[in-house]
Amino acid sequence: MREGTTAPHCYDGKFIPELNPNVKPIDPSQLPKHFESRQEEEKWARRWEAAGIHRYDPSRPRAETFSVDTPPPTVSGSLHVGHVFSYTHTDVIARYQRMLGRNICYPMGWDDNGLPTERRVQNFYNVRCDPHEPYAANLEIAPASKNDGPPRKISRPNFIELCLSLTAEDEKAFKALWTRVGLTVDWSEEYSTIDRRCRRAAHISFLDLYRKGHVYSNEAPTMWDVDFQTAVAQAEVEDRKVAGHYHHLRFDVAGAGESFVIATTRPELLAACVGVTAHPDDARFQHLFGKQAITPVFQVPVPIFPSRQVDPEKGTGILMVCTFGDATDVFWWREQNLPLRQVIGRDGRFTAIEFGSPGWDTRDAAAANQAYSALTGKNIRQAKKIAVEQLRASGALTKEPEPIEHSVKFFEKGEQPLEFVTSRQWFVRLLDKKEQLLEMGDRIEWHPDFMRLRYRSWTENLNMDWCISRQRYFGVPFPMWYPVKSDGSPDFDQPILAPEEMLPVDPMSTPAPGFTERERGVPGGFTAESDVFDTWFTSSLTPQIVSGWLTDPGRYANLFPMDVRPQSHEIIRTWAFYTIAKAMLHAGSIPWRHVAISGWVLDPDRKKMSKSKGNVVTPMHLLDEYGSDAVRYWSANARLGTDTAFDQNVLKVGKRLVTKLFNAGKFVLSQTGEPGPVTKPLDLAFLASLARTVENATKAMERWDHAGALSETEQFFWRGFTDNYLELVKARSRSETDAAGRASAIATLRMALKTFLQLFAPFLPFITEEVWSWSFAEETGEPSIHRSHWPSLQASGGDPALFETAIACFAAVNRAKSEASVSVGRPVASLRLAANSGTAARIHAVLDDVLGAVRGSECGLEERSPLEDGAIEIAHIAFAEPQAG
RNA sequence: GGGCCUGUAGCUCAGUUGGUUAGAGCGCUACCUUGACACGGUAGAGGUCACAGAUUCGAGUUCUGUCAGGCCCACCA
Repeated sequence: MREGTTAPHCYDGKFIPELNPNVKPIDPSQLPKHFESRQEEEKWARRWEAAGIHRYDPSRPRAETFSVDTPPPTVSGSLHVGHVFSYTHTDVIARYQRMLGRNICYPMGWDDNGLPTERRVQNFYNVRCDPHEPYAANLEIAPASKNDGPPRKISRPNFIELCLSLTAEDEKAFKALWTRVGLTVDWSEEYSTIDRRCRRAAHISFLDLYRKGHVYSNEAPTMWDVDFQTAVAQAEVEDRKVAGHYHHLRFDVAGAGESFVIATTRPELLAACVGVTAHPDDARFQHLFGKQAITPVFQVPVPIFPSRQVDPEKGTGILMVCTFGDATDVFWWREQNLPLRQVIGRDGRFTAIEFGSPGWDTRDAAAANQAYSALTGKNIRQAKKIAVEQLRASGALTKEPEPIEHSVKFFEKGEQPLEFVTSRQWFVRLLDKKEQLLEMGDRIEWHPDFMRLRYRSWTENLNMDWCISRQRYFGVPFPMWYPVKSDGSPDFDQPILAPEEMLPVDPMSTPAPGFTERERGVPGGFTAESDVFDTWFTSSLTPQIVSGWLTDPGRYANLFPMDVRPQSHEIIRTWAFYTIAKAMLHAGSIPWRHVAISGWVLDPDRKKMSKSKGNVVTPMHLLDEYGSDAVRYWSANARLGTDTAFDQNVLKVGKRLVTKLFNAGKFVLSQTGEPGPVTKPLDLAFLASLARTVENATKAMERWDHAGALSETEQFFWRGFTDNYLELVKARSRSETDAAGRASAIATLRMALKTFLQLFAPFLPFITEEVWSWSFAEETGEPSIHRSHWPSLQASGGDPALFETAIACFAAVNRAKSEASVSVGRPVASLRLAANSGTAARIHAVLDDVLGAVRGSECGLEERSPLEDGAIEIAHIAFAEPQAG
C-alpha cells in the first residue's frame, strides 16, 4: 500500500494540520473568470492519459488490487444518457478505490459481434449476407440511401469485413465519449469481443467445456426465429401479449360416429397435427382415450391420449398436438413418441410435403395434398387465412373465430413469434447444475441486495440447457470440423476439435488438422461447422478475457475472481447468469465478489429510454452544455438499483457545484499569509464537523452508497463551508492584527478545501483536479488528486456545537438584515444577543468571528434562561448608515 | 398466477437501528450589485408522508390488508 497523507493530529491542545508552511498563494487574476468545462476537460483527459493515471500495475499484489469487469457496450449506433449514467457509477467506485490506495484494473471492451451489429450493417449499407455468394476482393460499398432498392447480396467474408470496419468506426466515437465523461479506464486494456484475444478465449472455453463433458449437440426441436433464421436460447426469449383468435374445429372420432370440438389459435398447423389430448379426469372426453381422431380437411388419423398437462377450463378442454405449436407440443411429441410432421421451414414458410408418403398417413391423400398445395410456400399469416377458409368450406369450423389476447414467445430482438424447428444445435448442460448455480449466486454480494432474487428466480425457473449455436455470420465460429462420411454427410458424432495451438481458428477458411483444403466437403474429407457462438458465449468470459485466463497465470491470480461486475438489471438472466455459469464450469469459482446494479434512466413520463420508443436523450450536447462533472453529478445522485427520471435541473445543480468549487478554491488559495497551528475555537469546531462529514461519506462509500456519500459531502460543503465557515473567517483570514488567528484560519481553510476536493474527486474528477493543480499538487508532491489518498481526518478536539452556534448567530443577524431589507454588507452599529447561559458561553467563544462576518464592532450578550439550549434571539440590532461611494 | 421494487412539498429526491415541530435542491415569493462566486447571496411560503387497520407511551419508519405505478418470472392449446 502506498503511503497516504497522514492525518492531522493534536499536539498540546493545538491542532497541527499536515501542511507545508511555505505555500505560495495563487494570484486569482491569473485564473479565468469561470471554469471553462469543455476546454479543461480535454486538457485533463490528455494529461491523465499522458501521465498514465489510469494505468493498472501488474506487479502489485492481489490484496492491493481492485478489478472491474466492465460491461462492454454493444457497438451498434450510439450511446445514450443511460450509458453515461451507469458507467459513471462504476467510475465513481473505481476512483474511490484508487484513492484508498488500490491498484485499479478498469478495462473497456466493445461488444461488437452478434445480431445488433449484423442488423446495423444490413441497414447501414443495405446489404444481406448470402453464404453462397463468392468473395469479392476490395469490395466498395457506399452507405445506403433512401431509394436503394432491394438489399445487395454479398459473401460471408465480405459481410464480416463490413461488420469489422463499421464497428471500428463506432468504437472510436464511443471511446471519445468515455474519455470526455472522464472514465478512469485503462485504455491499454481495451478489447473487443470479436478480436483475436476474445475469439481465442471463447474457443478455449468451448474446448474446456467439451473436455469436461458440459457441452453436447443434438438434433431436436428448438426455438427458432424465422426472420433471423437462427436458433435462440431461453434467455433471449420474451413473452408478448398479442391478439389472436380461437378457432373451433370439429374432429371426427374414427369408427364411433361421433365428434368433438377443439379450440386452437393456430389452425394453420392442422396439417402438422399428430395427436389429440385432454385431461385424464375430464368426464367429457374419458371415453375417447385410446381411440383415433380424424383431422378435418387432411383426414389424418391421430391418437387421442390423456395428459395432466391439459387444463380442462381452457378452450374446449381438448386440444390438438402439432409439431410444433409450442413447448408443450414438444413435450407431448417426446412423451407419446408421436411422428414428426414439420410443415414450417427455417424461413417460416410452409415446406412442400406429400400426404400419403411414409409418415404422412391420411384417409384421402388426394384431398389432403390438394388442400396442402394451397399452403406450400406461404408464410404463417397467409397460411392461417387460407387454412381458415378451407376449414370453413369443409364445415369443420363450428363458429366464427373468436378474438382473444394471449401471450406468445418472441425472440427479444425479433418481430415474429418463435417457431419450434428441428435442427442440430450445441448446448451447454446447465439444467443438472441449478443447485450449484444458486449457491454461486448466494456467494456473491449484490448491490442492492434484492437483485439477487432476479438471479435466483431465473435460475430456479430454467427449463432448457443453454443453446450456444447460432446460424449467423458475424460471430465467433465454432473451432470445429466434422469428418465427411462416404455418403457425403457429416459425421456429427465424431467432431474434429481444433488443437489449442491453432486457436483462434476459422474452420470455414482453415482445413481441419491432418487435411488439406482440397478435402473440404468431399467424402472421406472434412466439413466445417458453419455456426457461430451465441454472443453471450463470448461475453460471459469477460472476467477470463481481462484476467489473462490460461495465458498469464500471474495476472489471473491477481485479478480473478474480479472485485465487481457493474451491470443493469435486465441482463441478470443473460450476462450475469452466463458469466456465473462459465466461472463455475471452468474454475469452480464465482467470477466476482460484488455485482453493482444500476437502474434505468427514465424519461420525464417515467418510461424507460429506448430507441424504439424514440425518447432517447443523447449525452454529447449535455456534456457540452453543462460539462462532464455536472453530468456525472446527476448520475452519481442516483443510488444503485434505483431508476431515475432524467431531470435537467439536477444538471444545473451540478454545474452550480462545479462553479462553487472553482470560486471557493480561488478564494481559499489566494489568501496571503502562512498557515499555522489551528488554535481558534471556531476553526477547531469546524474541523470537527468536517471530520464527521468525512467519516459519514466514507461509511456511505463502504456500503456502496455513492449517492449518500455525495450528498453528505455536498451538504456540508455548501452549508458548513461556503455559506458559513468561509464567511465567518473571511475577516480573520486577512487580519493585520491577529497573526495567530489569521494563520489558524488559513490553515483551516486550506485543509478544508483539500479535504472537500478529495471527497468530491471520484464524482467531479475535472474541477477537483483543476483546483488541486493550483497549489496542492506541489504542496503534497502528488501531481494528481486522483492518486492522492482519500481523506481520513482525526478529531481536532473541537466541539461541533460551537460551530452550530456561530452559524445560528450569523443566520440570526442575516435574518434581521433581510427583514429590514438591509444589504448583507451593511455594517451593524450595535447588537445585543440573548441566549441561555450555556449557549451564551459558546457565543462568547466565537463572537469575534461572528462580528467579523456581520460587520459589527461590538456585541452585548444577555442571558435568558427560558430559552432552549442553542436558541439565539436578537435583543437589539441597529445598522450603520450605508457608506457612500 | 408467483415474486420484487416504488408511492414523502408543484418537480427531482433524502429520511440509517421507531423518538421533539418531516428535510434538501429546483421552481415560486420578497429582499440584497456583497472584495471567491449575480453561473452569487439572505429570508419566506409550501406536506393529512397513497389509503385503511394493527402493534407501541410514541409510526414516514414495524406488521396486515387495499389502491396505484414499474419490473422480474410463470402461463402460451
